[in-house]
Amino acid sequence: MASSKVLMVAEKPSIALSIASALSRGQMSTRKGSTDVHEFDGMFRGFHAHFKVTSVIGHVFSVDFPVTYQDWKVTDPLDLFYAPIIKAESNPKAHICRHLNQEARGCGHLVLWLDCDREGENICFEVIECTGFHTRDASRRVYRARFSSVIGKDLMKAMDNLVEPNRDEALAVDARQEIDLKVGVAFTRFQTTYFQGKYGNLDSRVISYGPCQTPTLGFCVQRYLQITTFKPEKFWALRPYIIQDGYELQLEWERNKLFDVDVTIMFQKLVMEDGILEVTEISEKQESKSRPSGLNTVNLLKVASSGLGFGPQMAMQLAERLYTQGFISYPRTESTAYPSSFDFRGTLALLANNPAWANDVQGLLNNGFHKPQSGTDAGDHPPITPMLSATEDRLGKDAWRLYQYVCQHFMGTVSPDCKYVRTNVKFSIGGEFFHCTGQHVTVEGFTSVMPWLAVKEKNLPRFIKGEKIEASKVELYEGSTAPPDYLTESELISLMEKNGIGTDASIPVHINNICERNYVQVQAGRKLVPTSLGITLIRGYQCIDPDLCLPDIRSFIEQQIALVAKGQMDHIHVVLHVLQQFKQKYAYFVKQVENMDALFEAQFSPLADSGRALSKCGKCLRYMKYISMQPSRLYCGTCEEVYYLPQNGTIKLYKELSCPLDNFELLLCSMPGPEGKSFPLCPYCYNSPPFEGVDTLFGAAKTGSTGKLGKGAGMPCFLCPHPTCRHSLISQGVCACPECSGTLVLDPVSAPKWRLDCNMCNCLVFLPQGAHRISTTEERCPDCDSKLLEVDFNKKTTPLEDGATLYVGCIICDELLHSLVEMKHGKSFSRRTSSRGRGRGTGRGRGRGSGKRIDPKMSFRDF
DNA sequence: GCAAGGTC
Repeated sequence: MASSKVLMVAEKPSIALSIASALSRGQMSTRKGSTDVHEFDGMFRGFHAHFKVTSVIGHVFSVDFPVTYQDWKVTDPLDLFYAPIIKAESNPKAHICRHLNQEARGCGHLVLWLDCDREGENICFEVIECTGFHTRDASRRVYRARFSSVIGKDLMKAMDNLVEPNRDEALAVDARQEIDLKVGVAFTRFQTTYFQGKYGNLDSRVISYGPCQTPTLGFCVQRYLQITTFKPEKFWALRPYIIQDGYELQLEWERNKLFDVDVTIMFQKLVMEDGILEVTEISEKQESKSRPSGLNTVNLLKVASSGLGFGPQMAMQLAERLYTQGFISYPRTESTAYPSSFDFRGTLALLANNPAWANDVQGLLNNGFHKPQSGTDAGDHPPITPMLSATEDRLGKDAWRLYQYVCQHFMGTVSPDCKYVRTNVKFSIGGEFFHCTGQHVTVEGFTSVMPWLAVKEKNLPRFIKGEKIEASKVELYEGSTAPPDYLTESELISLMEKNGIGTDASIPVHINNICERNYVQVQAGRKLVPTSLGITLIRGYQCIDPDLCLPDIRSFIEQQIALVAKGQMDHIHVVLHVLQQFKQKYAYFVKQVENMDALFEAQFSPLADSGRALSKCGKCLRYMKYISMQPSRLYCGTCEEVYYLPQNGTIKLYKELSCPLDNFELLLCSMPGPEGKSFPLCPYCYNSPPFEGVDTLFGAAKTGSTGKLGKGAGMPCFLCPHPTCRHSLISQGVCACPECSGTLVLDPVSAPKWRLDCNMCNCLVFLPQGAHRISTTEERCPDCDSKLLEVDFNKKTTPLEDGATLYVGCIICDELLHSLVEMKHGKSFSRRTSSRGRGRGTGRGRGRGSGKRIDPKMSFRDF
């Protein structure tokens, strides 16, 4: 018999709370966890049961490639199309999977309260995976609740009508994830590597491609091209003027405009010869402007951009905050229709005490508010409405302006339509027809709370049919057709919505992406002006494969996965089929990329002409150029190699030291900010693929416990590729730091590769690599008074054998001061080879009487 | 360093 414990899981904490509150009628206890767990007792399918309601935070997992496919240098993007993919926790720190697993223990039933859309269905199966339930296990049943609002009544109804989760819909999402990942990453890696390896002033961290972001950019560039290719044409129009009731009035020509000046002049002659206008018709028409329907995300974003000047990203951040603080309802919704149970009176009442619109609200409450427009119900969340009364002081200026709009829009939806009378007066003169129109508002309706939508009053003088009026003048207007303006953000949002690019939650992300990657810039009036990079990219796709930047690419994917969702096609086959097509497109793109490159060549500077000489390449020993424009990197013109550097750091030469592993000159990278650390860096090591056995150290580097170590991804230490190496440790406190004279200590993690770490200024000093043992002596350097180091190059273990090579020198001055030490019968004899006191360069490094000699020019760096 | 989709 199944346990009578029931676990219920929602998509976000707020929904879990609503469900628990409604089903327990407030009689519940709440426990903290990765997400809150609400518990109560009640009836489940006719039995007494203990309920636990908790939630995930969106998707539990996201897809990625395995580690072996992560290295851009090693993996051919073409291989990504048929590479395996892995699902990993989206937010490992939140431990959602562990949380669900723990809560599911001892539960006999799992009820899935994920949002009722495809993504929600997919998350259902993520939850099933975490909880260890199985859809086919009769003893531990899995149920799906289908609900369209979190009102008690609807939730009860869903509880009484539990169904099974829909695997086809979930698989459709799996298909989309895999296709988006593979296509996006393959194209992005290829074009980033290709173009950044050739040009120095693209000024973007990455040259990305995506089936949503690229068509989004396409819209902006399309408008740009319309503007630049626009050929203005001259046109002419007749504009007669009359004076009526003391007002001068310009009349509009029925022919609007003509593109032939001679013909227009001919009409002008006819009109002027006549000189008298006759009123031929006066018509009045009742017009109506509809109140808005409920506010959904896309419309909020459009108004925020065009009316409030907030970009979509910012608007969503503000809305999110208003939502979590309880001022507005959930801000991500497609629906514009209110649920039938919506409490309009209650919502109006909470706005009534706000002086900003108290009169309007009172009017609505007293005179009866209108039923809103029907709108569309996408079955997700109700439209965005106010939930609490607020003041500007409480919210802050920006959040208040957005909140104010949500309130005004809500009031607008329950206000009357705006009514006005349009008057049209027609005139004839010399066989030509003209008119003028006037507008008079009879019912302000919703425009009183949304004044920016008000119909403009336009008064006309009184006319009588048949009346004859003299034309005061007949102007020959000369105009010129003008190109459209740049696309506004608001227009772009409409285009994206219309073409099914992105969702309410992801539209702001895509727009942000194309701005952040320097494909477009937002200019005054939130107009989107493509940069030369954005234009060149789109023109490039257009000349190789226009499909790549057209919105149809998204609809194609959507239409294919819809077949999976409907159970008409097998998910594996659809993925393979779609990837096959994209792989072909990819291969063709790679083959034809030179055509696109021709456009880049005309627009950007080659790497060889970019940047300034900074440090020497370890391969050809020539200077490489430092390109400070993002992504910052070094370029060796001789080897034609690019070496990426940490982004955001300032880079300079590091004491002309070279990396002992590869001979590349070391750089000092200083991270910004007061806490920003400086660390030396070898450009070659930094760009090398990870080595085997790095796991433990990789973990340490990632958690920051060895903060100064190399780049995060797979390279725990830029000088220490062999973390399993177990060289003996040097004693601490060896010598003065060359930067600040502080004490140098050995970083235990870097020990195997012989680095000293200054605990005062955070710099690192490199010691001879390849040594078996390094230790301090009691002797001090005659120049800088640091303790001298003894460096043992004997590869064998101690005790030292005969003929071992032991060097003693000063790391600070980078000189070998003693001769090698000769071992005889386990006893060492040291010989002095250098005396700095005798003058530089004389007799330095010259061993006496003990076999090998140290080259006079030799220093620690020679190791 | 890469996509798009959830949500915070």
